[in-house]
Amino acid sequence: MALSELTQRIVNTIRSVPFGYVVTYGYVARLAGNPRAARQVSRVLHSLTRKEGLPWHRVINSQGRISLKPMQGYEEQRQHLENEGIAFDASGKVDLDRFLWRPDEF
DNA sequence: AACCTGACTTCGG
DNA sequence: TCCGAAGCCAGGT
Repeated sequence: MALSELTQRIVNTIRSVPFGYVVTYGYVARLAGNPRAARQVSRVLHSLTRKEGLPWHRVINSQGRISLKPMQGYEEQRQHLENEGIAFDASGKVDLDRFLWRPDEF
């Protein structure tokens, strides 16, 4: 079945996040055209990561934290990010002022 | 078509 | 900082 315009744009957006940077669900939604589609972003990650070869680990929540729960991907995602040079503070938070990817257009 | 669901976000208290 | 409630989106049933 055909993906909705929004879903397609979300996929493209996630795919363009460069190595060493992160984006938040809501931010991706905004870049894709609908600021309120954050939940759709998580859905996309859930269902299209493999098929589209998305850098899923670069998407975290608005607080700069990893949304996955321990033993359900948290460790793996954190490892991926640290491998790209992204730092976590003592409370497991990423400094978005420093690592959030900001496209030129925004 | 109605109802449920989720790797979300924002707002209050 | 932590928690609950409400708002939102599209795909699956």
